[in-house]
Order: sequence, then C-alpha cells, then structure tokens
Amino acid sequence: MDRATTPTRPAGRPRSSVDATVFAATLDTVHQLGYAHATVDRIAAAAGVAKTTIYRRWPSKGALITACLVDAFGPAPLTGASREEIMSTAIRWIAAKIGEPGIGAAFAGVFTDAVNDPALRQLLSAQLQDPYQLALQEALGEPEKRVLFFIDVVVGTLLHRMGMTGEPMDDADVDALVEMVLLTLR
Amino acid sequence: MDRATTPTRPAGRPRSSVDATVFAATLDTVHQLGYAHATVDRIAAAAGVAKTTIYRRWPSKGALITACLVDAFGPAPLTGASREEIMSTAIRWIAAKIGEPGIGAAFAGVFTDAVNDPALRQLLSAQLQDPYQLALQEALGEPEKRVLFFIDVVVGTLLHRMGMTGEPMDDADVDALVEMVLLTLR
DNA sequence: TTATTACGATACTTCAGGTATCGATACTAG
DNA sequence: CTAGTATCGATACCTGAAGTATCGTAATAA
Repeated sequence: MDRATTPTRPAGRPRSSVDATVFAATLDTVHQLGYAHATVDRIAAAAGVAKTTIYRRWPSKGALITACLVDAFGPAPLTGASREEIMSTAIRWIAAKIGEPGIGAAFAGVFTDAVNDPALRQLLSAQLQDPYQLALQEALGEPEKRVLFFIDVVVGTLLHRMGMTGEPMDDADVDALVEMVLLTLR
Repeated sequence: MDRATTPTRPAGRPRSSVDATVFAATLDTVHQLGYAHATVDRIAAAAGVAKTTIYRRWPSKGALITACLVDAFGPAPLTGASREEIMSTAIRWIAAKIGEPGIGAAFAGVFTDAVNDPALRQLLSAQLQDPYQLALQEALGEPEKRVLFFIDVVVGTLLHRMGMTGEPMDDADVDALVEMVLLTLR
C-alpha cells in the first residue's frame, strides 16, 4: 500500500491512500448490484479494505457516495462561444456522466436517500450542486433562481428517466432536452 | 368497523374496509415523519390496524404507497380547448398534487425505492404512470415517446426540486415549467 | 525504544421490512 | 344452533443493512 506523503506528517501510522481504490470499488459494486444492495460491507470487500477503514474516512454511506460522485464528475466543461453553446455542452456532459456505469444508479440512490435525510441533503447540495450552480451562474450570467430551475429540469429529467426505465436517456431525447432548455434560455 | 358488502359474499369473516383509513394514515405518517421513518408498523398504529392486516392487502410498503398515491391522485383533469391548455392544466394539476402534504414525500420515496426494485418499478409504472401517459397521448395526439419525454421532464423536475429543497416548487417556477414545455409542444 | 495513529477482523447494536403463529371474532351454510 | 371458513389483532420472529466498539497488529516520528 502506498502512503500519503504530507509535508508535515503527524505522528502515528499514516493513512494508506485508498480513496481511488474505494471510489472505483463503489461505482463497480453499485453498477453490479444496484444502490440498495451495494452495502458498505460489500464495497469494502471489493476494495480489499476493512469496513472500519471506510467509516474512518466517510461518516456514512451517503457521504461516501457523494464523495465518489464529486470525484467522478470532476469540473464541468463550461466551454462555448455563446451561452447557448455553454448550456448545450453542459447538458450533454451531465447526461453522458449519468449514463456511465454505476454513476446514474449511485446518483439516483443518494438523491433518494437525501430526501429523508436533511444532513445528507445539505452535503449533497454543498458538495455536488453548489459548485456547478455557481459556475453556471458565472458562465451564463443568469440569476441564481433561474440556474437552480435549469438544474432541476435537467438533472430531474435525467434521473427520472434513469429511475423509471433503469436505462440512461438516449441521444435523441437528450437532443430534445437541450432544445427545450435552449428555447427557454434564449 | 363497516364491512365490505359484496353481492356474492364468500364464506368466512369479511374483510373490514379499512383502505381509506390506511391511506389517510399513510399520508399523514409520511408527512410527519418522512418516507423512511414512516414504517409500516407506525402507519398501522396510526390507522388503528394491525401490521398483518396491511400486509394482507398490499404485499409490500412500496405497493401500499403506490396504491395510496393512485387513490390520492385520482383521474387527471385533461380539460382545455387546445392542446396547450390541456398540457398547462395537467402540469399545474400534478404540481399541486405533489405539493400536498405527504404526497410529494411519498412519491419521491417510492420512486426512490423503485430505482433498485424492478418489481416495484413495474408496479409504479403500470399503476401510476401508464394510465396518465395513455390519457395524455389520446388528449394531445402525440406519439408515446414524446409523451414519455414530457412526463420525465415535468415529474422529474418537480421531484428533483422536492428532493433537493424539501419544499414543493413555487408558483413562479411552475409557471416557468409550463412555459418551457409549451414552447416545445407548439 | 516508545508513543502515536491507522490497519484488519470481528462482534455487536439498532432498526425496518416482511413472515409465522395463534386465539378471538364475524360471517355463511346447513 | 352448530360447523366451517376467513379475517382480525397481537406478538414473536427472521433477515439484511447501517453504523459502533473493541482489540491485537503494523507503520511511522521522535
């Protein structure tokens, strides 16, 4: 196991750097078994790590999944010559991400858990939604309320399709979604 | 307790008609405690009924919630002089329903459960989505794929807002949603 | 060498969905 | 009025999963 090498290393045994391994095992397990059956025990086993090690890093399953999604999404590509192009690129990017194996199910699952867990809802909002919302606000020059509305529309639509069919939205419908949002953005 | 009076009553003690009581207790419990803490035990207690009685009528918590929602929604008001008016009326109707105490949380919760339970997903689709989808297809004269897309957009958006904020969407944003869908419908 | 901290393993607690059992009750049929 | 049948409430139980506690062992700094 490789180690975390910090400039000022504190005393004691250093934490083994297992984040990447655990994230990969998490997505893999969710992909294969679904969110509900992807227990922390199974994720730990798949990562070759003890369950206690996971709970030392993330305080709950929801927090683990959230961190995993933040890692998987990375920064949004808010590129384009116009606001329309930026919005179009962003929608297609999130649609593609949600279509990746494990990510859509993990997203729908943690969202679902968050509905009845205010602490998790706040975490999800702060870690996953706020950064993209702020970046979009900046890139589009739209007020917060309007950007939040667009996020509800795009992410809600994609997750609803994923939840009802078990499959990510096909390209034709993603095109329709882009078109619909652009008509309103203009 | 009043009884179910069937024309040809079968032998044995007749079932007490508790559906309405149980549905009311279900929405009330979900409203007060949230979906996850609204356990079948608590719902049964609130309805003044044994848990076994509930499981004799509905095979799972998901099935109970689904039946409860079907009962709460009732038939959609697909009225209006034009397709635009029909769509507008339908969107405002479902938005208002999801805003009623307990219904939004119950909907989000059972949707959430369905993501990882194919049997429940099929039940939810058959009992809750298909009737409205078919009626909309008929009323709007749009192909199935397009109606399904509209349902994903409208319901997905409303549930995402409900899930992320804990509050139903306000009137201004429902207006924006109607406007957005109508721009695409035209 | 010692103090400190993380590690894996394992047992445990809590809670919720769902099942099984049982005596009591409300009917129908004769 | 009696026998048969199916439901009722109550209760105990099983299973699975999140999260906690404990403990001996391993890795590092001083």
